[in-house]
Amino acid sequence: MAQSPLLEGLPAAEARRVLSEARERQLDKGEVLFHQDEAAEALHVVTEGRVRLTQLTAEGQEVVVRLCGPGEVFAGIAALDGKAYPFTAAAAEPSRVLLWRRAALQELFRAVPRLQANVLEIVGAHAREMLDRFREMATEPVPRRLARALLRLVPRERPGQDDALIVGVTQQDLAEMAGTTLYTVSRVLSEWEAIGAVTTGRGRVHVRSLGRLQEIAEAR
Amino acid sequence: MAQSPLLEGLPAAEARRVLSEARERQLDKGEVLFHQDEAAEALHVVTEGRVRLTQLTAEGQEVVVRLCGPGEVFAGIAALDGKAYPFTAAAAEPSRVLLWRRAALQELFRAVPRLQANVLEIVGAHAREMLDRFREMATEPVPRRLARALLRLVPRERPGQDDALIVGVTQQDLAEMAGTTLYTVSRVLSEWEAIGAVTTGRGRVHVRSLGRLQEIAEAR
DNA sequence: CGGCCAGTTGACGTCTTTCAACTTTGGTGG
DNA sequence: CCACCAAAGTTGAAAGACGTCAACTGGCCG
Repeated sequence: MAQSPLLEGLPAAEARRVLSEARERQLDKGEVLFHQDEAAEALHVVTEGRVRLTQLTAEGQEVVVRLCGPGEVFAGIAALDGKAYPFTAAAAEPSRVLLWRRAALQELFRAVPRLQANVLEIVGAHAREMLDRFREMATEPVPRRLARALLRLVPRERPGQDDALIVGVTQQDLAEMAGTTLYTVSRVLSEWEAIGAVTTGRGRVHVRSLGRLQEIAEAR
Repeated sequence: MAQSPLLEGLPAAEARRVLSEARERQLDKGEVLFHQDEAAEALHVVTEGRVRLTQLTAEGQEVVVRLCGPGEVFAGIAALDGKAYPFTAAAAEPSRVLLWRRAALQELFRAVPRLQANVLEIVGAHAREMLDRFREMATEPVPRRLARALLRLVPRERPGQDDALIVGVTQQDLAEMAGTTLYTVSRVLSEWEAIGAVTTGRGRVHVRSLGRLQEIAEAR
C-alpha cells in the first residue's frame, strides 16, 4: 500500500492521516463492489487480490475496462464529480480494498493538498489510457490488441527480466480486454506458442519474450 | 460563451473575473493549436468555429477523438495534471478559442471554487465518454457507430425537431470518428438514404429522422 | 469551362466471428 | 486416492463484415 500512487510523495504522517480515514472492505471471489450507473460514492484502492472493472453493453456483452492489482486506484473520476460509476467493479479473486467516501476525500484534500494532486494525476492517466485504447480498438488488428492486453497485465518493474508469468486470467478474460472472442484469442495464442513467444495453460500465460511481444504490439 | 459549461452557475461578476484571465486566439482553417505529446499548457474553450481533436497512430492513421463547437471545453485533463496533450487540436474551420494557462487556472480555482468543480465535472464527463466509445468500438458494428457519431454532431437542444442538418463534415471525417473507412461510410449512408433516413451531399448530411437514427444506434 | 475534391460503386480478399465438436485440466467428493 | 464433472481450451469449417483497390461520377470554385 505504501507504494500506491495515491500516497506518492506524502510524508509518513500525512499518509497515516489519509489511511486513517479509509474504510476497508473484504471481498470474496466474484463479489460486486458496485454496479455501473450506481451513484458514485467513493474512490477505491486495491490492497490485496484483483478487482475487475467491466462495462456491460445493452446486449449483455461484457468488456473489461481494467484489471486492478494491489496499489491501483479506481473510480477516481467518480469520486471527483459524484456522478454515476461508469463501470461495474467485482473481485476477480478474494480481495481487499480501501475506500474513501467523497466527503472524507474533500476534507482530506484541504488538509493534504498533495493528495488532490495525486488523484488528479491518476484520473488524468486513466483518461489518457482510455483514449489510447479507443484509438487501438479503432485502428489495430486483434493480435496487436491482444499483445497490448498481455503487456498491461505484466507486473510492473521487473528489471532485466524478459519473461513474465500471468496467472488467474482466462482466455475469455483476455478476449474481453482485447475486444474479441475467446476463439480468436485461442488461435492467436496457439500461433505465438508455435513460434515460441509464449506458453499457455489453463488460466495461465507465460510470456517467454516480452521483447517479442512488444514487437508484435508495435511493429510492422 | 455565456452558456459554456465552464461558467455554469457562476455569478456574472465571477464569470467576468474568469473571462478576464483568458487569452484569446484566432485560428485559420487547418491551423494547429497544439500537437499530441506536447507539454500541456492550457485549458481551452471554443467560442467560434470548430476545433478537431485527433490522435495519430504510429502508422500515421488518424482517429478523430472529438469535434468541439462553440462553448465546448477541451484539454481539461491536461490543464489539471500538466502532462502531455493526449491529442492534436486543429481548427476545422476559421475559429476562435479562449485559453487559460495552468498557473492562471490554479489561481482562479482559489478565488472561484465553483470553477474548479465545473472543470472536474467536464473532465469527468469526457472520461466517461471515452469509456463508452471504447466499449462501442469493442462491441458494436460500423453502422451503429456511425449513427452515434452523427448523433454526437447534432447541435444539442432542438426541442420538437426530428431532423438535423450537419454541414462541413466530410465522409472521411465521419469515418475517422466512427473508426472505419470512407468507403464503408459511403455505403452505409447510401443504404440509409434508400430508406429515407437521411439525405447526403458534398460535406453535408441531412438527418431526416433523428428517431430512426437513434433506433439504429441503440437497437438490436 | 476545366480541374479537383468528394462521393459512389463493384469486385475481391482477408480478418474475424460463429457454430459445433472435441480434448484437456483441475478440483471435489466419494 | 481416484473417478468424475465442469470449466477451460482447441480446432475445423463456413459465413459475414469490413477493408482495399480501382474505376467512375458529379458538384463546385476559380
